[in-house]
Amino acid sequence: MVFTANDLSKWESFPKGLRVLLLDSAAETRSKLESMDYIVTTFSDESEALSAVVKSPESFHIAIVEVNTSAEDESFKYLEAAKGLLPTIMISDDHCIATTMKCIALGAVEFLQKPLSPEKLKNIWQHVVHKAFNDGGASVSESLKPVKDSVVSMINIDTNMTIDEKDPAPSTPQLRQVSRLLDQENRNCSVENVNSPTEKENTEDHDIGESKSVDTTNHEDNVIVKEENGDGEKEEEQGQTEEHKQEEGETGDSVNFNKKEDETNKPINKSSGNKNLSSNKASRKKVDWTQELHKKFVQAVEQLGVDQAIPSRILELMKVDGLTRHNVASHLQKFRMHRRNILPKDDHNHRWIQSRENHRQIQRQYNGFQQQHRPVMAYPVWGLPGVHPPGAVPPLWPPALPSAGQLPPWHFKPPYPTLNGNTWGYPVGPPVTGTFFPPPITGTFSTHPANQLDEEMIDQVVKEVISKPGMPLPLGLKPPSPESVLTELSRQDISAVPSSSASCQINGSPRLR
DNA sequence: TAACGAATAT
DNA sequence: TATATTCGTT
Repeated sequence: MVFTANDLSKWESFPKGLRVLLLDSAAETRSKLESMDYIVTTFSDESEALSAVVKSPESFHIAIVEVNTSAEDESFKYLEAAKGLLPTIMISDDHCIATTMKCIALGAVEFLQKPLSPEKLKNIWQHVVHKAFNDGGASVSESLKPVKDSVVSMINIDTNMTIDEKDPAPSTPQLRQVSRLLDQENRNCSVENVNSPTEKENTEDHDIGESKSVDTTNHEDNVIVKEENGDGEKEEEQGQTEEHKQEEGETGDSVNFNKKEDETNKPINKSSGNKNLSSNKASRKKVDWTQELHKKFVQAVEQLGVDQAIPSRILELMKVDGLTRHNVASHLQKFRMHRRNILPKDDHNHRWIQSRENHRQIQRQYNGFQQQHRPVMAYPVWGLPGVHPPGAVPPLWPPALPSAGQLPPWHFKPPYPTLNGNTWGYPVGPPVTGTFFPPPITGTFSTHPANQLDEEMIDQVVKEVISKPGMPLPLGLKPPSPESVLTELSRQDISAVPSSSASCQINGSPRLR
């Protein structure tokens, strides 16, 4: 079909002049449509209308068909046959929802109840626009091209958007909004991708290899990188920094480490894509030291021995994909600091700890424990009494059981509500759940400031421990409940133990296995 | 030079 | 506060 230049240019008065195929006996409908400046062609017979549509679909933009109450099936036949050619609006006096549904199900773009009002009719053009933009991409029928062009020009004015054939624009304001947002997002993405390599170059020197290895795909234990505020990003030199730093926005992201095996629920990947992975960008990767991850960390430290535990070795043992030595070093630093808070470096405490360890080993032999696979762990228990230097402030971390939400991710959640346990101090044995937990560290321990014990007492404790290796450490702990003792004993395949020594074992070596 | 670890920055 | 980054030291 040949169109004049005028045809192909903007349809200034759109939707006036919309060509409507009307299949309705009532003259009233026609006049209403014409009053809205639509060009109406009326048919009284379905087959007639259908043949007209089939013959030259370009002659119409939209069809309005009344449901033939005396012969519904005829209407539906027409609808089915013509829906692909023209957007078809069904109209009826029938207010039955079933009729409406049937019409829509059969392909009607809308169902309007009679009587038709200008309100109802004024928006029918939307279906035409929808078809123009959503049907067949570039192969829009000739009659719809002017519609499309017209709408495109209007959208361009409003939104300054570029619309091309490959990316059909939505026809409603709402969709345009969505489209605009998507468009912006895409633009951001591409900017990011463009910048990424450059920024990488700039920052590469420090963590070569390591930072590049961050990979959040599902490896063994992998990392989900959340990106920190770009502000943290170090630019090349102090000179030209501040400019685009803000651009990063506040995507307070961090890194999560997931076990690949079973953790089906991975709520973390909020980035809805691999943006974080692929474009490591100039953002700093923040490791989320979840309980799980920290546990691995402690196990590695445990395995190496606290003195031999260095970042690189810990990293090796942890086998967590994406974790860097720097991450580990940082965490180790914190770990040590917390230990130090509990374990002042004066001789008394060293001796005390050492003696605890000795005691534990001796006790293990004594009890015939065969757990050589489990390395020795000399980490102190949080808040252990007597380990603070006189006058020292007891450790403030972790905070004295604040609301759970404030706890660190790995915060140990003991089965005993009063137990303020924490994995920082504990050796992290594999079976954390459903087995044995240290006796509730309540009462004297948690309510009395640790620094009540002075050095003299510590010395005394040390001597006592050394001299009586078989005896429990005077930790000031309450004895465990009989249940927990029995549970633990049975877990260790110890069937019968003198009742006195049972509590000694547990008391003397909480969490030490 | 790479790794460590304390200090410092974010 | 937690974690990252820097920087002097080994």
